[in-house]
Amino acid sequence: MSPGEAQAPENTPKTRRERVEQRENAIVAAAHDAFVDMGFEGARMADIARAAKVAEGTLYLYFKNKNALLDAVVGRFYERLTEAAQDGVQDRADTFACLEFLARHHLVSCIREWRILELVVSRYRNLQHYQDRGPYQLNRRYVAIFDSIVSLGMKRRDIDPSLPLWMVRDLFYGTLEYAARTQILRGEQANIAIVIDSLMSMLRSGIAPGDQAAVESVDLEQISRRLEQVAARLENTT
Amino acid sequence: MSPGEAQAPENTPKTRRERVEQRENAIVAAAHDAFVDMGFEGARMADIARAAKVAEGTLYLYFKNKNALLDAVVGRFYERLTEAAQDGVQDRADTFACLEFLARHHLVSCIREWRILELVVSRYRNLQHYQDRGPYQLNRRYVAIFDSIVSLGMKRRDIDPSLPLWMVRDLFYGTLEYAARTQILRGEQANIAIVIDSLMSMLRSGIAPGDQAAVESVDLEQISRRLEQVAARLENTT
DNA sequence: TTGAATAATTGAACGCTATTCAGTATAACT
DNA sequence: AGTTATACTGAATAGCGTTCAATTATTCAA
Repeated sequence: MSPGEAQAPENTPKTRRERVEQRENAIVAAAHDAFVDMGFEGARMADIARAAKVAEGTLYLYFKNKNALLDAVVGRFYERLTEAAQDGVQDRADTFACLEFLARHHLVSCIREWRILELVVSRYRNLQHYQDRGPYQLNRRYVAIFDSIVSLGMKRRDIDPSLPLWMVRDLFYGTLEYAARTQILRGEQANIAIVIDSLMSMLRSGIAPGDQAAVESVDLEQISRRLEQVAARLENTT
Repeated sequence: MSPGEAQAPENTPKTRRERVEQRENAIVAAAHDAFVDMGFEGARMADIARAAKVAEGTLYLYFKNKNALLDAVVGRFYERLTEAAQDGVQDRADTFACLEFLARHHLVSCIREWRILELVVSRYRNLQHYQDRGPYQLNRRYVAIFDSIVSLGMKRRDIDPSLPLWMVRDLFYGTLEYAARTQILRGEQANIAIVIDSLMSMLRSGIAPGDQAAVESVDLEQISRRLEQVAARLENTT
C-alpha cells in the first residue's frame, strides 16, 4: 500500500492470497526435506511443522493428511520433470534424437532426485486408488510427451508400428528406472553415458551382436548388385 | 516315536521342532494373507495373530518385528520363483529360448502374485539397508539364473558382449515389471503373449520396423547361394 | 508318577505418531 | 472501535507396533 514499499514478498506479504501461498510453499518445502532425509514413515508431522514454523494442526488446514502432503511434494517433482522434457523435445526433429534426450533427461533426473523417486515407487505403486490421487494425472502428462514422440516415429516408420505403444513405453521407462537404481546402488559417480548408449543401441538393433541390421543390409545390397552384374554377363554370354 | 503313528503333522506333531515349524508356517501364512489383502500398513499385527491362532506377543517370539514377518513372506515368494526358473532353464539350450522362458515365467508370476510384488516394490526399493535384509540374497540368487544365461549367450555371440550385463538385466526385468503393472492396471485378463512377443522382438532386433536382422540374413543366404549357382554356370560356360 | 527346571505363550500396558477440535489470536470490514 | 469471519494453535485422542511380567505348558531326572 505505502508507495515506496519495495515488493519484498518474503517478509510481510500484503494480500491474503500471497500469505497463504507463501505458507503453503514453506510447508511443502519442509515436507520435501523431511521426506528426502527421513523417508515417508520416518518423517514426523511434528518435524515438518517445526521446520515450516507452523503448529502441527496448521498442516491439516493446508493438507488433508500426510499423504496429501506427499502428493504435493511429488506433484512438484513431476512438474519440473515435465517442463524440462517438453523444452528438450521441442527443438529436436529426429525420432531417435528425441528418445535419447528423453532417456538422458529421465535418467539424470531420477538419479539426482532419487529419494523423491523412492517415495513415488514405494507409496504409489501399490495403491489401488492411485489413479484418484493428484500425481497420477501429472504422470500421465509427463508420459504423454514420450507417447507423442513414439507415435510420430511409428508414422514415419522409424519405429515398428506393430509394436504396442504401451509396450515400448514400459521398456523405455522400466529400463531407465532399473538402470537408475543400479547406478545408485553402485555408489561411485553414476555412469550416465554407458546407460544411455546401451539403451539406444538396444533400441536400434536389439541385443544381438554387431548391429547386424545395418551391416547385413549393406552386404545384401552389395551382393544383390554383384548378382545382377554376374547374371547380366551370363545372359550376354549365352 | 510310536511305531504305528501315521505321519500326520497337521494335528499333534510330536517333536518340538515340528511344533515350532508348524506354528511358524501358520504365522507366515496368516501374514501372507493379511499383507495381500490389506497391504503392509493395513495389516495389523493383532489380525495376523488372530488368524494364526496365536497371541500377539507370540509373533515376536518367531519374528523380530513386522518387517521380519514381511521378509519371511517375501522370502518364500522368491524361493518359489527361483525354483521354477531353475527348472525351466535346465532343459533349454538356445539362449533366446531360455530368455523367453524366463520372461514368461517372470511375467506370469508377477501378475499372479501381484500383491506380493507390490510389497517388494514398496518396502524394499527404498531402504538404504535393504542389502542387509533376507530377501536381498534370495533376489540375487534368482537373478543369477538370468545372468548365467546372458553370460553364456555372450560367449556364444548370441548376445553382444560389449553390452554391460547389468544393463541387459535392467532392461529385461525393468520392462517386465512395468509391463506387468500395465497389465494389472488394464484389468481384463492380462495378455501375456503380446508382452512376451514384443519383448523378444525388441531384444532380437530393436524397435525399428521389419525385423530386419532375421529376415534379411535369410535373404542374404538365399541370394548368396543363388549367386554361387549363377557364378558356377558362368564359369562353366566361359 | 512326581516335581523342579526350563521353555513357550499370553495379553494388558507402554510409547510413539497421525489426526482432531475446542479454544485463542489475527485479519477484514463497517 | 467493534464485530464478524478467518486462521492458527497445541493439548487431547485414538490406533498401532512392540514389550514384558505373569502364566501355562513341556521336559527330564529321580
